[in-house]
Amino acid sequence: MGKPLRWPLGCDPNELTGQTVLGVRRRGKYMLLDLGSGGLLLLHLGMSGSIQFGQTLPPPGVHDHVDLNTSQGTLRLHDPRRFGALVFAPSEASAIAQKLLGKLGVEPLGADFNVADFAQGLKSRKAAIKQVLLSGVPVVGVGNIYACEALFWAGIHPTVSAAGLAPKRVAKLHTAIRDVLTRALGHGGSTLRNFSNAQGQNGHFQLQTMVYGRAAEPCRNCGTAIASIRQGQRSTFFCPHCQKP
DNA sequence: CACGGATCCTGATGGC
DNA sequence: TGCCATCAGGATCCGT
Repeated sequence: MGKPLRWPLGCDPNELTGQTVLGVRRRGKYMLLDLGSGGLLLLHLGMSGSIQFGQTLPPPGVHDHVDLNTSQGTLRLHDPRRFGALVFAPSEASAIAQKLLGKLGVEPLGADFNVADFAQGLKSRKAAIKQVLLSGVPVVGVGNIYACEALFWAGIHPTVSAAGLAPKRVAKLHTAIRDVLTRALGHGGSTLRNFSNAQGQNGHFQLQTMVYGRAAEPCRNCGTAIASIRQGQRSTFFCPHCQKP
């Protein structure tokens, strides 16, 4: 099928034949399929990827790159931009698995994401808090939309240094990250254009963002025009009045 | 170790 | 209508 993704699979596809998928986990934005051999498949959707699962799927299109056929149905990986990846790792301890997963921060909705460790993790980061949130360390899972939204709810200006945040503000940000992600999950996730879940349904969190994608529109809290800047080649949206340096 | 910039790729969009 | 520039949900790599 389609063109290669971000990285090669890392094994002969025939080696996957007959393997059992014991279960599916997630780490950061990687999906992990545990195989009976002890190996695992790491699946990442990048920016434009999506998966589809079904008994009978339509013939693959140009951007359908992988069909993983199982006794339960076919898992299809669709990714126009090909920033995504499907990588085989012989074990979780293998070099490739460690390279991709080894340095990831804690899960934002897990018990390990506590204020004390979060504050400690930010202390060594002089960079802008927005960029630190995107970096996957000390916490994973916070993408561009949620970084912008969480900073709004915490009242924190995106350009301030992570290391310089007062403890009280770190605590507020910690709460905001969990709240924003929890709410977004409740709404089925975000979408700009063509995000969809494995059943083809769209998320609709974008319809209620406070700042993301709202440049020049009035802040839903104070009416001030939402500002848009670029940080590390990414767009940042914030309210100049509600978010303090 | 940490930072900032470049980079991978295609599609949608808007200006001329 | 066509052409071109810009921008997009991510994260790695490399030079400093």
